[in-house]
Amino acid sequence: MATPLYQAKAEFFRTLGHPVRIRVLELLSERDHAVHELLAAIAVEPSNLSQQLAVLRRAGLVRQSREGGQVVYSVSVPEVRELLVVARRILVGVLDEQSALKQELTPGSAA
Amino acid sequence: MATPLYQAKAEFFRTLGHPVRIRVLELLSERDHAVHELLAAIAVEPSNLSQQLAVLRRAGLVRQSREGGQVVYSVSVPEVRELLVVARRILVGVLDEQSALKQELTPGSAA
DNA sequence: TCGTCACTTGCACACATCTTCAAGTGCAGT
DNA sequence: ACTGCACTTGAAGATGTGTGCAAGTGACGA
Repeated sequence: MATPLYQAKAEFFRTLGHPVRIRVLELLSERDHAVHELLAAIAVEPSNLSQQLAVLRRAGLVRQSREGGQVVYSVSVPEVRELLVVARRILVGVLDEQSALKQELTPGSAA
Repeated sequence: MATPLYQAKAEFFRTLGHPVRIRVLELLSERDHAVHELLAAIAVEPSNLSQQLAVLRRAGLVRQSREGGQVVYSVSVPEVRELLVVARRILVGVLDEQSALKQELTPGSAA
């Protein structure tokens, strides 16, 4: 066990820390997608998408398979969907708190 | 809403993508800790810890409060604990798969 | 076999993050 | 007021990531 668990965890979260990679995981957790489909949905250069897919592959989160002329990706760990849901919940909570705080400061409240 | 949700999500995950920050959140999700307590548990320079705490604060995940001579931190979003649990589950799954794959390749299996 | 589509890889530059040092703030005791 | 502890901040150098271009691979149809 060369890497302690908390370091593996950090690495794992870093893997998720990129907009394109998040989008890909969101799309793949709905259904499998060929690269050109992802490409149509995400608005990023092919080479860039490919790089991000490689990152996800290395992390073991997605799986690649050739089907005729195209390459199809699928999530290899179904719980990812759950993680994204929890993350959204937290995020919404945090953003709410922040905007509430902002409202507390912004208006000309002298009371 | 200048930032689309998937970008905010990516940012959020990047915030978690550091060993020290993960450790801090793990410790704080058990109970509140003063900085010197974290310092005793984590093995990192004070200034470095402070930097990482600042990152967590900016992200709205932890809260700071002065108590006498010391500064106490607490998680401001309880769901973080849940997120860490799900993350561990995924991580263990992925690592299992990877080591299984390794065993499939490593031994002198000619069959 | 040739061209084309679907992807991937290597590389180089720009940009962000991490780490540490040095200096600064705030509180408590003397 | 002064000293010391607890912590934070700023800044700089090293390191890591992201991006786009150019080139490469593989499958398919003409």
